[in-house]
Amino acid sequence: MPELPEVETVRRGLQPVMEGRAIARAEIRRDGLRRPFPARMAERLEGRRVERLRRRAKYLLADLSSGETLIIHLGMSGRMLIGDDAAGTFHHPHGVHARHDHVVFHLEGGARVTFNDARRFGVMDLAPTDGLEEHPLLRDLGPEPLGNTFSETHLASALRARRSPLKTALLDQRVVAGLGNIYVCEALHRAGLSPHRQGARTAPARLAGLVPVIREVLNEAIAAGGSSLRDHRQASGELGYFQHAFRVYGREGEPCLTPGCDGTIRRSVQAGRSTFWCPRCQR
DNA sequence: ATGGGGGCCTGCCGGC
DNA sequence: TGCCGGCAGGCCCCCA
Repeated sequence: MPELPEVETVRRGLQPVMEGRAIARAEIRRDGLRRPFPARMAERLEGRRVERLRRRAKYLLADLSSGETLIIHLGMSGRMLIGDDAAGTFHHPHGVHARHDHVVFHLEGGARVTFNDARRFGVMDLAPTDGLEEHPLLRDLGPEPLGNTFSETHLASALRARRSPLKTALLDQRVVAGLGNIYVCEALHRAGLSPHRQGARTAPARLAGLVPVIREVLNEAIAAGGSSLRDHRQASGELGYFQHAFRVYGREGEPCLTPGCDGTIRRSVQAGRSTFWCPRCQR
């Protein structure tokens, strides 16, 4: 599911429920996901207060009162859903688990947050908050696309040395951290840049134009609660609705929506992933 | 050394 | 109706 806008949407939904509350009990219902859970995960969570719920790229980061941070990645199909132990709200009653509910956080005060992930491509880890940026999962990440350090200068220098096309370069989390298949396709279309163009052979002025476009797409998607194709749910369980604003993603064979363009959206495959683009207005 | 392909999982959809 | 192939918001490892 989740690229930056989906993860940020989930973070915003969880924040009022988790921040300032202790995890009374952590129910770990399997050994791990894409990789094993950290040793003694439940004990290291229980009784700890969540001081702050942050996001870095596609990772949720819960800083705990123990001095450790819980790192969560939602993979392709991960969800974090809010329920309530007393009321037994959300899609199943108290004490009953839906298929693929792998971890349940029971918070002080009765709120419950369930991590559900059908494909189990998600990840959880615990590491000291101090020096967290050196964690192997985080240390190679490029700048936040919505942050100050993401600029045309950065993009130009990151792309200069590589041979790869713009599409695959922007999917590389070391170049910019948080974009995925949907938002790379959408941003390149809005910028009028071909996904097949070599990053190193893109005029600086055109790269410069890409920076605000990436920010614009991400901000619009966050405002819409993310994109729900099949798996993404907000923490409340609601759908996001940015998928209705897609201009290229999933629109193969349909007309290009760029004003004045009479092109047809095409699908091709790059690095094993679908690319949607308009050969007419993306050069 | 970079880039691409395969693998990890399950679910869903369309075609036969 | 049922089965099979293809495809899916990610990422890591391995090989050229």
